[in-house]
Amino acid sequence: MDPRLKKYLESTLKEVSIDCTIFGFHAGELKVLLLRWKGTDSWSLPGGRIFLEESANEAAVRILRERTGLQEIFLQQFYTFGAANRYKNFSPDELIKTLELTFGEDFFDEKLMKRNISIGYMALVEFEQVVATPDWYTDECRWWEISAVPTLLFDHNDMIETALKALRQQLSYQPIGYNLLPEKFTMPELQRLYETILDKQLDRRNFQKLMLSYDILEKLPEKRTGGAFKAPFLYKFDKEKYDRAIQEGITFKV
Amino acid sequence: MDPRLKKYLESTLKEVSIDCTIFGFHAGELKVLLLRWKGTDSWSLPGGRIFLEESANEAAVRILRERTGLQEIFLQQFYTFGAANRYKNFSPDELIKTLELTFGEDFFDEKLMKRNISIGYMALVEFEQVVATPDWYTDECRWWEISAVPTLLFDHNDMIETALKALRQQLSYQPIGYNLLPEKFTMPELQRLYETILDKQLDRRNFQKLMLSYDILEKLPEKRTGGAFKAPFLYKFDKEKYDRAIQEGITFKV
DNA sequence: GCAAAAGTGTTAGCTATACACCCATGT
DNA sequence: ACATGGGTGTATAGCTAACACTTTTGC
Repeated sequence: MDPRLKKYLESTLKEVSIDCTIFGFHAGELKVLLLRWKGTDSWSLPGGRIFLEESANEAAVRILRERTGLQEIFLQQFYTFGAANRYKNFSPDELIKTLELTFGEDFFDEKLMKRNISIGYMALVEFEQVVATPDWYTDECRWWEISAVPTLLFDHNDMIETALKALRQQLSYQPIGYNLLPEKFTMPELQRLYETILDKQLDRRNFQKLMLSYDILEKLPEKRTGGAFKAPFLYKFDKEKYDRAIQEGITFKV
Repeated sequence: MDPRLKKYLESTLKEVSIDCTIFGFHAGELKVLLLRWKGTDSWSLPGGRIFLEESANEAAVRILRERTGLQEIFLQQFYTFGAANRYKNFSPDELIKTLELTFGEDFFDEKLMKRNISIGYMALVEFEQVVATPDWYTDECRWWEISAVPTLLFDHNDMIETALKALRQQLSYQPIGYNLLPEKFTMPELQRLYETILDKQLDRRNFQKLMLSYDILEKLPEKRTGGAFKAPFLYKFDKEKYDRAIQEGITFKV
């Protein structure tokens, strides 16, 4: 076994780890960042272990930074997955084969097939700013459309499902968008974000009225040109008011 | 060390455990069930370890049953506490002294002072039905008024605080009361429950109108007598409709 | 009879929703 | 010119919130 891997395993918690559902928004689609395990066609959520002297939250920030290059973004725990058997999507044999391909034969029975509990974190990131970077145990790190996510290793499909539910719920008592949209965006873009997350159509006029009523947006004098239609105004979030709204928990009725 | 204790420690997860904030409601006060550690004056939340072949949720149900005698009640995960140092309320020396008093000198450094992550569960139970039962490591198990909870071991004061926040939030999109009140109760009793949890006064007429509008209550022909005032009607929850409301997530506007 | 607490209905203001026409832009 | 999508206001219904007097009961 690689001595660096050995050291990593020895300096981290063994029974509990972290998995991150990282949401991005691009071209009107909600996306999620996935990793392909070395030498396999199997995908999973980005995850990692917690160093002994590090809090779970710190570990989540670190993992997110390692995979996306970003920090200081929306990141929060949403559920801890503690089932005794979290390997439901594949038979034990299939899974062992995958893990052997990635880690070598001396690894899986020692460390990975044992009981493991995972703390699920959810992150919202600006798609364009992400530099998707694979792990030491993965070949590829890329965005998948939420509706096209393949069958993932472990219980990671459940995790995405649960994260999405938590995100939808969040939406109803906190503003969302600051970490998912570029600095400047149009009202229709913001609306499409909401429509995508909630998976339902909203009325343009009512949506705009509602968003403006929260007093967290600043209308810019510029417009976005380039389409064969009337140029929409650009907006940006007033970060101070936005943070206050998150703190105080505005009631978003979308 | 007690061989049964040794066996328990060997057949459970070491790095992650469970703590339960068990809420009860009695005499117009919200209460929480606490344990006093053997040979000490130190209190903590009821908690326990997860058996290797058991899910975290199953462990929580088991722990709750062991401490209260109840099962099939409202119980849910609300947060996982993953700070690197969760012993903030006492100095290491004080804590070691407490743990030595309870477990003997050969225990704490071996098992307990190591890094530990705790999954926080919250339960709502019918006060009158609880048979509060101490642990093998505790002398006493009893209810404390939420406002009179002493400084607890580890980060358990934070846990109660966080559980209470989660409970308040829950209140706004799900009915609450089935597991906290006796089978039959009056409208003012239900209102006091809500007022206690939310820590604010509500209007009697509006509260009644709202509760009745959810169509989860059944008005009984009986009244509660015994006070020097007009006898209030008794109600009970229509369990079927109540469960449906929980499932569908009614918007409670209190 | 008096104190304590419960029963009950109406109104005003606000919020959510439904809905349609005109305008700017690129092809 | 035309297709595409954006800008904008009003009317209605439903919900929330404020509010007071009468009734029952025990002492």
